[in-house]
This record gives sequence, structure tokens and C-alpha cells, in this order.
Amino acid sequence: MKDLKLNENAFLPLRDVVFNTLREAILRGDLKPGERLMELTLASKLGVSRTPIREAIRMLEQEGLAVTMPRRGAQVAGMTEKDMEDVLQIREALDILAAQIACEKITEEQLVEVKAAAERFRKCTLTHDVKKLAEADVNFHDAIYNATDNPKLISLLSNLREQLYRYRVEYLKDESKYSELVEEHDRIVEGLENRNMELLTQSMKAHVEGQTVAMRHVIRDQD
Amino acid sequence: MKDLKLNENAFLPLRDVVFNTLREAILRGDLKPGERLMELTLASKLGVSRTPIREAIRMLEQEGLAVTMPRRGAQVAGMTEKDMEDVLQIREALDILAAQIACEKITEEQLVEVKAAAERFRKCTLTHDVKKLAEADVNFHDAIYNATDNPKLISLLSNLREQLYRYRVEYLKDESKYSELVEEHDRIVEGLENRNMELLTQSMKAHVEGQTVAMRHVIRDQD
DNA sequence: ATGATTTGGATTGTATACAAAAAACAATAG
DNA sequence: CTATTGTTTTTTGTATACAATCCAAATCAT
Repeated sequence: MKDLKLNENAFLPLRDVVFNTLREAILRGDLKPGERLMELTLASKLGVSRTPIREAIRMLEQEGLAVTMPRRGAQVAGMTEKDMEDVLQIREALDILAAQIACEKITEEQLVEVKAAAERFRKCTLTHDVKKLAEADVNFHDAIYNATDNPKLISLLSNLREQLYRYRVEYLKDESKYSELVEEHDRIVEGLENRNMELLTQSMKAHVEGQTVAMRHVIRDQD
Repeated sequence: MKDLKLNENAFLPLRDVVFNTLREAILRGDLKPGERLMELTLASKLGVSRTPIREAIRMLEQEGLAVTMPRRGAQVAGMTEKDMEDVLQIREALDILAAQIACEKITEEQLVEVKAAAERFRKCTLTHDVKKLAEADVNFHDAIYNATDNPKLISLLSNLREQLYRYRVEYLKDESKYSELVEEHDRIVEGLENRNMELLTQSMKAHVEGQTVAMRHVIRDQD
């Protein structure tokens, strides 16, 4: 386990601060799958008592980032290839759903935001800054999610993305796919702009399927 | 708040027992939307300390059954018509997804189970026992979910169903729709049996859309 | 009266103490 | 040397104590 340090924010209860800290540590890989989350250890590392640690663990558990066996404590949840496939399958369906809802409901303002995000993404493909690129991609999809006006769907999708996060950045390292991604984004924007549900559904489907294939590839290579 | 009593199970940690108890109380309406979940009150009602109560609340929170404002405690989450629509929209997409996956993966054994559940449902429509009927319907859909071999999808769908639960039983009280429901189930079974993805998708879509309309009706009537 | 302010009680947040279970270790018998 | 039992240590589960915050009623000034 790498050193952990509290992401301090004086206004949030400690359980939330601890939750965010652990969540990020898990996502960035500082806490590895299978690693035990021992209350006393974490408590002393983060300089708090066991109480907020325990509450944070209960929260991580429900997010799918930790698993606990009663009386044996919690561990960082592992992500097998199968798990990843399962998540991708769900995300594919919901990403398409989000696009379809957005197609009907998106406002001019929101469309502008989607376009801006697509443009930022395009620019980032030129700078070779993978971190920024990933962020731009997230923004693009979030802009579409937001247009659904369905908070439950939005939070579900962001939870799914979270679970995929560990492999996400990897697949964005393949620069040969950049132009393809930009084109896919453009087609999605076109679909939204013209309220062309058919085109939009097809292009979003192609986009997420492409990502699915790419990530599957990344996972295979790692093992 | 109606009287609460611990669903005692000596092997589970108290937090889980409390969680189940509160979850069921919320779903059956004993704890009403907006009702405060006060730690000390619940603790004394259930005869435990605040610690397991707090942990259970963190879990309910992540399930969407409770909402908490920092330093102000938790309340039972309300379900507006809008919330319900949002959940139904998601469930529709995922139910169809589940059917499509099942169509490819379902085993003979699992198919037998689906058929049996459909038959049990049909029988229940004759007895006018709404509770049993609801249970049979749950079994039918669970049998399909199980065939997806995707645990994350299964647990997501059962969480969504949970959120709809309060209105579920209501819509099953309209006996005039029973024959329609039975027919829809039959078509779904037919689709699975013949591995006819097109038919299956259509019939599942019709089925969940029908439920959506019925529930929307129920909600409107209540307000 | 009305509005600001103080103050007491209620409630949540955090730390800690103690109990119970599990894990690690050591000792002994085979 | 292995297996088994008993003992110690570690770790989780639960209760409780104390601190910080919030809320509402009472008080005070205008």
C-alpha cells in the first residue's frame, strides 16, 4: 500500500473524506485488488479513529469497490476480466439509453456544451496528454448524460465508469485510434444536433462497442 | 413509524440485521418517505447501540433508500413521480438487455425454471392472491435475470425492482390486465425457447412498457 | 408586536473501551 | 516431520463517552 493522505476538506464529515480518499486510492491503484483494508492500519495512516473508517468501508462496499466478509474485514474488490465484461455490457446498454433520451430532451445550451467537449477532446488528441484526453472524454460523455435529466441514470453511469476506470486510461494510450474516436464523437454530435435518433443510436453503439473491444484487448494484454 | 422489530439472525453482524430490518420497513411502507431516521430512536427501538444503526444507514444511503444531510441525519428517501419515471426508464433498458443476453445464454435447466415460473404466475392469476402473484412475477423475471450469468446486472435489476416495490403491488391489483400479462409472459417464453431475439426483444419491451404505463397510472391516482 | 440573539436540549460526529471472533504461533503427541 | 491442540495476538463487532453542531424556544432590544 502506498502512503495515504487525507484529502482534507473541513466541511465534510470525516467518513466522506475517508471515503473519497480510499476511493481514489483504489481507482488509481495505490490500493491493489485483494489488499486488505484493516481498520486500525487505515485509521492510524489517516490519523482518524476507526469509526469513520468503518463507515467509509460500508460505503465503498455498496459502490462495489470493496468486499467484506463478516468478521474478516474488507478487501479491495478484484476486477476479473469477466467482471469487466459484465460491467461493459451494462454500460453499453445504458450509454445508448442515455443517448436516446438526450436526443429527445437536449437543450440548445446542453448541445453547445457537448460540442465544446468534443472539440476539447479533438484538441487533446493532438497534445498527446493522455490524462487530459481521458478527462475530455469523460466531459463529453457527461455532457450527454446531463442532457437526460435523469439523475439516477447519471449516477449509475458514473458509477459504472468508475469501475472501469482502472483500465480506461490504458486504452486511450493507443494513438492510432484517435482519429477514429474523434470521428465517432462527431457522428454522435451530428445525431444529437439533427435529432436523428437512428443515426445517434447507431453511432453511440459503435462508439461504446469500439471502446469495449479496445478495453478487452488491454485486459488480455495485462494478464 | 410502526413498531420495528429485529429480524434476528444470530450469524450476521448486527449492522446487516439492522440494514435488512430497516430496508424492509421502508419497502413495506412502515417507514414513510421523508421520515427521519434518528439514530438514538432506532437504536432503542431495535435494542442495539448507535454503531450498527449508523453503518446500516450508510448502506441504505448507497441503495438509494435513505438520504442524509451531513450533521442533520438521515431520512427515508422520497419517491416522486419523476423519480419513478427515471427508475422505470432505466429498468426498461436493462430488462431488455437481460432478455437479450438470456436469449443467447440460457440453458435448458434455466428455461425450465422460467417456464415453471410463468406457469405459477398463470395459476396465481386465478386465485386472486395479489401477494402470491407479485411473488410469482418476481420469480419469473428473476429466472430470466439468472440466465444472464451477469451478477452485476442481476443485482442492479433487483435494486431497481426494490425501488419500484412500493407501487408494484398496487398495479397488480387490476385484474382486468391479468390475461394480458399471462400472454406477454408466454410470448417472452416463446422468444427464449426459439432463441428468437427479435420476438423476445419486442415482447419484453411490450411487457415492461405495459408495466410502466400501469404504474404511471397508479402513481397518478394516488396523488 | 417583530426581529435578532442567546441558551438549553436534542442529535449527529468522532474517539475510545471492551467483548468476541479469527488468525498466528507454539507446544506436544503421534 | 506432521497434525492437533492450546495459547497469545490481532482484528473486527458493539457499546458508550464526549465533543461539536443544530434547532427551537425563550429572552431581549427596538
